[in-house]
Amino acid sequence: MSQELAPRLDPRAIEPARYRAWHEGGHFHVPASAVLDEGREPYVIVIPPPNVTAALHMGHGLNNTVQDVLIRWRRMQGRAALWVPGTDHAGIATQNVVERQLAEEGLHRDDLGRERFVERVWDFVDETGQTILDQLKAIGCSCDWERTRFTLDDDLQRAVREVFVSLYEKGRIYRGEYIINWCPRCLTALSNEEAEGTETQGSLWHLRYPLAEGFEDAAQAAADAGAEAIGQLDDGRWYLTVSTTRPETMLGDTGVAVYPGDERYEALVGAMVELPLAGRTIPVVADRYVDPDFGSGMVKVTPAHDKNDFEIAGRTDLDIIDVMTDDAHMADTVPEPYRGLDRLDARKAVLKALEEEGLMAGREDYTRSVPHCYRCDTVVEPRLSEQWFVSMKPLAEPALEASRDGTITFTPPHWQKVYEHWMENIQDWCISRQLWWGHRIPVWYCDCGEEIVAREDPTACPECGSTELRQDPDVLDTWFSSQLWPFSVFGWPKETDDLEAFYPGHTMVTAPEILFFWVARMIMMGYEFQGEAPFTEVYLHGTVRDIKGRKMSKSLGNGIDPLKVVDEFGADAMRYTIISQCAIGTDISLDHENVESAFAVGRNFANKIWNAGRFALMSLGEEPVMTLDDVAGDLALEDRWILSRVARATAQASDGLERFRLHEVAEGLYHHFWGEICDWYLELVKSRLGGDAEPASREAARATLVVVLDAALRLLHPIMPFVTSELWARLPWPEGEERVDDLIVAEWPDPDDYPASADAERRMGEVQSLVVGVRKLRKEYGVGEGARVAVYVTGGPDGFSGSLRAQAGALEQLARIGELADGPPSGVGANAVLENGAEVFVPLEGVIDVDRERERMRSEVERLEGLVAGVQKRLANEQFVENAPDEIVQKERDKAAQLEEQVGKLRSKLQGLEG
RNA sequence: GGGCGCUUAGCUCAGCUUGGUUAGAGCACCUGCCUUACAAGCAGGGGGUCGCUGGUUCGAGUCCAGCAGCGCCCA
Repeated sequence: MSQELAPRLDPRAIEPARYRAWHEGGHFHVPASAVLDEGREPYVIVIPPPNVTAALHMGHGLNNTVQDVLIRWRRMQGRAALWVPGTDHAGIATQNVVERQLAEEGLHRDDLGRERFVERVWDFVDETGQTILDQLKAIGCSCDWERTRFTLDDDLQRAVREVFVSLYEKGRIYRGEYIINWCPRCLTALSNEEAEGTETQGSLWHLRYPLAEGFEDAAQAAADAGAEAIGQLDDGRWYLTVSTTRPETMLGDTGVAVYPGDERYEALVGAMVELPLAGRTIPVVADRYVDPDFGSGMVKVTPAHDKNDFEIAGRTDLDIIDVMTDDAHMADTVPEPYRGLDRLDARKAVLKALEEEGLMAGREDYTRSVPHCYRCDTVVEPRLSEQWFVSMKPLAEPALEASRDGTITFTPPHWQKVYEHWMENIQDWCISRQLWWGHRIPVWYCDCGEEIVAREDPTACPECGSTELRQDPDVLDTWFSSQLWPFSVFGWPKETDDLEAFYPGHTMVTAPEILFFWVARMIMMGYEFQGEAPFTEVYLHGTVRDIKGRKMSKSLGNGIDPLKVVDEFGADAMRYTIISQCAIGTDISLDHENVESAFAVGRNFANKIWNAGRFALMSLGEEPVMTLDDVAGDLALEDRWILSRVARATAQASDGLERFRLHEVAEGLYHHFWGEICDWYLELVKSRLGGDAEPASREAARATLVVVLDAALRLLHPIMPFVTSELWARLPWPEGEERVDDLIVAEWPDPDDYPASADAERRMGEVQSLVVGVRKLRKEYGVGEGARVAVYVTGGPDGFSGSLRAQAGALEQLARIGELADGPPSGVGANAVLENGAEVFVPLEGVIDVDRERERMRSEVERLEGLVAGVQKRLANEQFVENAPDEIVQKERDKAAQLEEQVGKLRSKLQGLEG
């Protein structure tokens, strides 16, 4: 069993084999029968499906490590823990990738035609679509690979079809012509969420629109009423001033609007304006959208190119003139000189022409939010277009209520407000995309005007019988299928066992960026089609950033490849490093320029675990070990102490996991393993594990060590699955004690299984402070590490010197204390007083510098006196004694007594030295 | 313009929900050690007026208000 282990952990030598063993052992797979027949309580996570074209980056590393930690923990708790993996077809992103490939061959998708293009994408996906999932295996993800899904699988297509038709039948999907966000590069509509605003420095231009002949009286009246946006040109014509950030759109203006009842402009409502450059006249209208206090209180209206203007036009009957092509060039609806110009060139041309005509009133700097395509970053064009929409308000109601009544909780909690605010102001969702890759919209049109929305592809028009049906050419927004993921992965709309067993799920682990895109919509769909939320806990983790706080990204070149990290330092090292930074609401920052230092914590810890395990396994040897019950009578102080610490570590880990405080779990276990097990317990039991140790003591130590190591490896397994499993597999086990075949399914520890002992913790604490105190004194006087010293201990609580004596071996081991003597010391030496009042003296004749010792003790006295003064001040305050809770006051009194005793003894020692 | 969050050691961050230990961790730094598990280690050490100003309280890193700086979301 305990063949020689390498003195250094070599992750490459253990991780792949371990993963294969788990997989082949069937530990990742959970059948529905586990829940339906065996009655095990399910715990379900569905993966945020990565894009099928994606390669694993650090963001995935974080997201999936968190999920794996939670799944492994719940699996150990005995839950039917299911983690469903899969990928998303990612409409625009994937289509873009394949289009780029085609471009390298000098081809455009139109050259292939729709059918061949889609085939080509499928070829690509078939070839590379599994890549990212395979990469997840390298970081240890324990997904149920038998359930891998793809959002374009037949079953999932059926789910999309069912949802579309069903929502259509309920009147929640409709088609109409509205202003939508249009990406002129991707040539498709986008949802509001997909058009990301970026603060941009721009200009606000003020333009003069001459009034048509015959409205001079109205102009005069307005001017008399105090309208500042009105004046006269050199030729005597009156003009109105309007402001815009996008002058090129003026060619599509069909009106000028003022606030209804705005006294300044009342006379002008109904007047006609000569639209410059365009050779059209347009009316002045009144509409409540206009803010009379903003700017001049008068706005130009371009209904085909602005959402608000479109709504004004609807209310005031203005014409709608589309002046741009789908690729954001000026259309044939504008005068000849501007036709075909790109929108930015058109802007320059328009400004120049207005300048020349004396119609430019000025320009000022203006910062505004410009929407960009979230996939290609092109500036999005608001555009009038006929698209399919989902009416969201009714769907949002239960999803909003679920947050308000606590059915769904958010971690960190402040996202709850963000979510509710979005839900309260929800807008209809444009779901059609002018792409070829995706779920085709299940609507067919007949020449007779009939619109057929059907679950099965129709062969003939139900109205006129025609077989000449045209299916809508568009596909659905990718998120339309992703939003069904929590139930579509289980076969819905079929009523499957999986669905019954695993819906609803439990925890959604993702990034805040897709709270609206995805999380909110999943919740709405869960209520609409299942009657309940798809999960109850939403855990939103941070973003992975580089050392400068910038988000890691391909374009910045500041990313870290998780697979390289795994290759160099191991998956355990990467996982621990990530999780140890995973405090609630905090981003993860990693130094991309010094990857070794970035992952040093994890690598060092994994290696420490390995070496402690290696040492323990070698020391334990091959002989049978006893149970803790067998050796109960022989347990030493350090045994009882470490068992008590195990109980505490176990309780803390469980509590932290329950509350998603992964960073606390990681750090707590680190401290338990390294600071308690390695630094103290292993050092203390070394001598007892040797062949010449007293047998009963040796067996007690061996039994305890096995229990302690077993617990630690179990607790650490969710975070660092590989090194823990490797060691656990080699751990000797008491005969007859049940043992599962792999740590991955070992039971999660229960604190009640380990005897807590306040007495052992207190007494061990005293031993530790003696050891640390003596080490400090030795260090202070440069007593070599190998040299033994005698230590005199006086005073302290009852039994203190007794328990020290029982630890003689340990004291020798830990602080090279060769001789432990009672009673008053004699001669020259170093002095200290422990917190428990015990006086410590280390005779250091010949080594010690008496002046230095005095100085050292004086500063220690000073430090303690400062503390005493603080406590005394508090106790002298009557208000404090009166108002503070008794236990707090008592605590302060105890503290004062303890500090005073300490400082008193130290001071008298000091006097002795000085006298 | 509206909303949210952050500011604690050289760096990255815990601690604040529920006010009361001598404010912690990792990394980095300094000193001494290749001590038979581990130099990816061991032992010891330095380093913080908890952004600023007020308030509440017997007591504030923690609660409240204002200010400053930084960041995010929405329009």
